[in-house]
Amino acid sequence: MSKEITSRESDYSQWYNDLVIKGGLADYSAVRGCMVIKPYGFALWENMRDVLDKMFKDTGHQNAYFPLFVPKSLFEAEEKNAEGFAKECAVVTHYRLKTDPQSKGKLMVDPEAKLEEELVVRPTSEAIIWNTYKGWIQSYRDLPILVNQWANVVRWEMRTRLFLRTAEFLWQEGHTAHATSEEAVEETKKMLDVYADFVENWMALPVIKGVKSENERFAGAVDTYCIEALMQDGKALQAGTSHFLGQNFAKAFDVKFSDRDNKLHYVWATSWGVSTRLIGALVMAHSDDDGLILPPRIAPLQVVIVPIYKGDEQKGMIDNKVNELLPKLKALGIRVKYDDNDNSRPGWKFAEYEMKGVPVRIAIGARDLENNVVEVARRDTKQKMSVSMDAIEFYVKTLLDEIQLHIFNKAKTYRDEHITKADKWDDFVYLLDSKGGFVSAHWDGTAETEEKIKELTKATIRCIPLDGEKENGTCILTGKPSEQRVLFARAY
RNA sequence: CGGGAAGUAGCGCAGGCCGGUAGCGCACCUGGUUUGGGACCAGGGGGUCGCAGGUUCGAAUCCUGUCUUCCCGACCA
Repeated sequence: MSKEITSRESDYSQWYNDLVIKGGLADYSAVRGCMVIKPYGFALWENMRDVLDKMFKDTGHQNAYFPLFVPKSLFEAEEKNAEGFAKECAVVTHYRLKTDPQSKGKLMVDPEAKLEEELVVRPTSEAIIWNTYKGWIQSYRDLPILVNQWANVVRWEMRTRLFLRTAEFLWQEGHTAHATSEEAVEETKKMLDVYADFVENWMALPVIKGVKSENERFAGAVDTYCIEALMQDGKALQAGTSHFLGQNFAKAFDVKFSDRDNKLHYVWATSWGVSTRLIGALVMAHSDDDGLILPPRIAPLQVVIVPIYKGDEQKGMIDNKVNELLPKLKALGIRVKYDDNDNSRPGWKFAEYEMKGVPVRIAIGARDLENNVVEVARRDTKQKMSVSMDAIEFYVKTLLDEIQLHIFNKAKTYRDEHITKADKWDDFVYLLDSKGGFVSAHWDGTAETEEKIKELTKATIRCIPLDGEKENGTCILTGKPSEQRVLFARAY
């Protein structure tokens, strides 16, 4: 019967799990910490991927593919990066199994087949890529290199959550090489803008662009830029990162180029990525207690048509009408499905497609045919409207745009209302405990203070906003002088 | 990795203390009536009780181990 969804109020975590599972996005698997992305969830990822891929290509990037395995000696070359990821690496030590003489029908790792050098399953690909770039780069004429790869990576997390933190996840990682620092920094910021554009305009998630503090910076980066989003429970979520890597990897892998004057220089680097985690952000930011709410621009299915009929005669008449309508909708690029499956009744379908977050539902019954109208229901507001059948396709097209905008504005209003300034420690703590969201406060710029604040409140610096105004003030904890507010929040 | 909870039909659960041939609701199959917010009647099929050992004449039930999931912590995108 009912696939009941836990309400946000009663258990936010369970609500999230229910949406992912019952919305048909993903399943748990037999592998610890790993999930199965189901067709509906993967269709969503494919839509996201296609849009991003085009954006990358429009900004001059090409796709390539590098190995899943990284020899340990390469992995450890850039020390800070290696240290940062060491605790969560899966490692391949053997290359063969054999039948277990002790236990019939079972296999065991063949102790004879130990690898000379262990292979690290990539948690990220800087090492293998910079080892490769060494062979690609000799002259300034070889630069820049603008490469992206779509791949899976593995990070052996202690505690996993569907989409938000799984041991294996899908992402893209861009890795670029440049002749100058300025050019690399420009690339880093450009890709951050691409992410912000994508996440806001396609996923309808408002984000704040910023720079990470030293504590939160990517291991091996000089600067980490990020986009931060806010979830409905008031916790922040890092939606994408873009790193200026300086010459750290070039030095670790000895990648130099000769300039016009035949002088050797180390290459400047960037890397940037977004992952399937964005799907988790999407779910948590927009959805309600009835199920998912997907923004039309990336929803696998934008419109579902449900017939309501008594008897074959009515069904036939509705079929005819729908068969006229479908090509008109498709001609406008609308992803539409006619669900005339007779196994479930209309009410069941209504609930099911609401759970799956389909933006628009059209119901057509005999009464509608008589009046030349259809019932159009929008998922985001749950409003139902009776709309003339004439030019309905343009009405739907416009409505999809309106829904996209409404979802974004709603999330933005919530986000804006949850950025609060705090100038006293007591207010700071109270805001985090009661209201949640981002707390904008002064910070003395030291890692020790950030660490201390994290210990006391569980809040971290999400970012130093790029568009933040300079403003003299005093650190929320230590009272030392500060020139700019930073955003604190509890985070996923 | 520490603390708590759970795993029995596709899904949700009961049974377990007190061992004796496994049950309910939904879903599914057949037929019929239905269809504007999760339909109804009648008949029917489906489970090595997570997995592996052990105790016992006999284990879903008792014991040991192990795997997976959830929640809370520490770690992280």
